[in-house]
Amino acid sequence: MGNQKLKWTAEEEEALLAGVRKHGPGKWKNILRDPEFADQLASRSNIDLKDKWRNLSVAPGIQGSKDKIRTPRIKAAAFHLAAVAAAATITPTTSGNSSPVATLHRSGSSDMSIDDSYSIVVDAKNAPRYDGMIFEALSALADANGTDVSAIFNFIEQKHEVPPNFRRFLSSRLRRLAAQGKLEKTQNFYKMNDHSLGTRTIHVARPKEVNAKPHRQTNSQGSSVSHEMVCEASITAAYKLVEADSASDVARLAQEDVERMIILQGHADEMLIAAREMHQLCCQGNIVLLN
DNA sequence: GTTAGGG
DNA sequence: CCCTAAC
Repeated sequence: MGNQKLKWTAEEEEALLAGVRKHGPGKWKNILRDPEFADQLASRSNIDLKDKWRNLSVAPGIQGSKDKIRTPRIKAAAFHLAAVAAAATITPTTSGNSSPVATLHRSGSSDMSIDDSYSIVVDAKNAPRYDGMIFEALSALADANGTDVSAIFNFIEQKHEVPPNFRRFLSSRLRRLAAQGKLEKTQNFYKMNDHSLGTRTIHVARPKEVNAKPHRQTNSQGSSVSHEMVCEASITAAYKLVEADSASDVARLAQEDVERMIILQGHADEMLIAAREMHQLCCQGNIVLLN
């Protein structure tokens, strides 16, 4: 008779958020069943998770009613990271965005009873996007002797929005591409080779303001609904991160995410496979700008 | 058995 | 949180 009106602890909220990030919103029972979150949410039912998620989703929405979202200044860095990560993604109506967290763990075992495709979708699109910018820069600069990191950085940094420590990421990525033979490196200068263009050109079109009409097809309504939920959840997650009071924590999180991204870039081929799966999933009812 | 939504 | 219609 006592466990009623239990206030949600920070640990529980965190577990819920992580669970949604992994399984997607609406998979309350799966989250609850996942041993990763089972203990934190031991005293919560699937319906409780749903209610809590609904509350979290409404909280940041009490903004100006009709005005745009108040840009939280400092936290713009974190928000920006999320936006960049979301750059090439589904664009349903007006609410297109992505989760700020990247946690790609792809287990080859197919005996997993729970569906992990959600987290794959969130993460897989980072590598191709930056590769595209790199190739774009090299193509535009087109120096026969090659281009050094700084020049590449300057080009991308002006043409696109870049994360705080993009410079560091760029160096790492360039080395990787050179090691894979997708770029040619001499001294500290990089340039494209036949392999860069000939193979699977990972060119990602920028959504910009692609006002993708709902384009709902009668035969694929099930999947489109699912994606709406995904987007809503992502927005909520992004807001929650942005709304966090401690700016330092937010900055640290953003930093960590970038580090994760750098690591993830190493497995370009796996990422490509994941990207293909993402495409398969998303193009059923929504538009995906991925080539 | 689960989930979304209203109470 | 509980209740309930809908899947």
